[in-house]
Amino acid sequence: MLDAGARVFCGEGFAGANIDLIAVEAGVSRQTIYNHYGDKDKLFAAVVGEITERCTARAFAVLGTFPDHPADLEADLTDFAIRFIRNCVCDRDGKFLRKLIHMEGERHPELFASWRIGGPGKVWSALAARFARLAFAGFLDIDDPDVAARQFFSLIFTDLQIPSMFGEVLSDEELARSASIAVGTFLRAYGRRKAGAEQSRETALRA
Amino acid sequence: MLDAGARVFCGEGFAGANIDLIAVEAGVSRQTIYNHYGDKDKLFAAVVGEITERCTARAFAVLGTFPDHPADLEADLTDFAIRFIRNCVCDRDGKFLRKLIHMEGERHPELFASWRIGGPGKVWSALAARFARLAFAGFLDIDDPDVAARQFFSLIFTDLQIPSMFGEVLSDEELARSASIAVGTFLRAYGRRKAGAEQSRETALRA
DNA sequence: GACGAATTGGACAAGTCTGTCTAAAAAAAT
DNA sequence: ATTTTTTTAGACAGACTTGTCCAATTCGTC
Repeated sequence: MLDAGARVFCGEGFAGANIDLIAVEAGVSRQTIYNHYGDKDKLFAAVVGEITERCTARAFAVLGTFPDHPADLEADLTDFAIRFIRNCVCDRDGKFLRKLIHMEGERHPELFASWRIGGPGKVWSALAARFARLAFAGFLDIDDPDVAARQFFSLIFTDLQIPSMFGEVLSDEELARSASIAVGTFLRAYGRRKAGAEQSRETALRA
Repeated sequence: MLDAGARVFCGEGFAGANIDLIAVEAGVSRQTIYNHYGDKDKLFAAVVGEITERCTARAFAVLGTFPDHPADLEADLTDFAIRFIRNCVCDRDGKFLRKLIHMEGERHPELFASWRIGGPGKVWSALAARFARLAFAGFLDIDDPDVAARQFFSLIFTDLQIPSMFGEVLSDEELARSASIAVGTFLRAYGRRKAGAEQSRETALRA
């Protein structure tokens, strides 16, 4: 029911969404929707709330797989990036949420306020904590972990943003290549570079 | 007229946009709109075309101010980033276009096809050429200029994406700080690192 | 001033959508 | 098996939009 709402709202926008269509897609009668949610606005709010919740839950689940003790830093970070993109950013909920925010974020910012503080706010700060730990353990050289976390996310999303806007499906290969390039650059910026010997080893490995 | 269309389409989405409202905002009668553009779809196409054209034109204008012979690489790149963001990404047209693509890109991809090849396609490849020149001149250490160009854009947009989605206006200070952080990371990844002496000079400057 | 073209305001039909109402049917609970 | 709750199908009023038509008016130009 909320699922059908998400599909239709996302496809047609709030104004263009047709409650009859949502009812059909959900396999219930229109009246049932009105019984449950009252009116279109409340249904929309419920849809946004549901997706927000699922999205942040999933993001934290994936955060739990962060490589705190990496064997191969670059490979492990790349795998993590792929998991994150697949499950939180380019999955259906992630696309829905991004699109809904773009469409209605300016008109109904209050609907997305909880996403803003509970989503990016908390996820990035949690990711920053993981990066800080890696830096402390000597795997990375980071000044500001919060900045690094935001940039990590931005880099791994670089080449997927435009295809995602047009609803194109991304193959595993594209995704892996994109993640690998992004992590490569991330490590060029934040890879350990302190001691001379250590650095040359790093550089050799990277090349 | 197209301007009023842009405002309304962008605010309400294609389905929610009201032609009467566009007419009022444009200061003409509804009939005049129908005389000029035929119907709602054609008006929308005209609006998208207009904005696309203005956007890419501006992007190339700003590209002309790229620091080919930088006195202070970091400062010059930061200024360039600020110009680019201000005039091409966070200006009214840029925001409109991004929003329209998110809202209607999946339903009417053909409308944005010319943007896709003429906009990001050409702009990034032109930006890549500039970076390649900087690398050739010894200012940067870049493997793939196209990747560097895309990542440069991605980095300078990192902290502005979310505020921009909610229609928030960005102060010059926020913008400058964001650009400075982004260029700092970009140079950590792509700054010259070949010769030992040269590199230490770079590192000293950067610190 | 006069003439042709463009613009205007308003009326209009046809269609869509929301939200309500009702009586019948189905499901759940006792 | 009976009662209570929920769901369903359909009709319906009210509102809103699009796109068309038309007579009156304004504008630009000669």
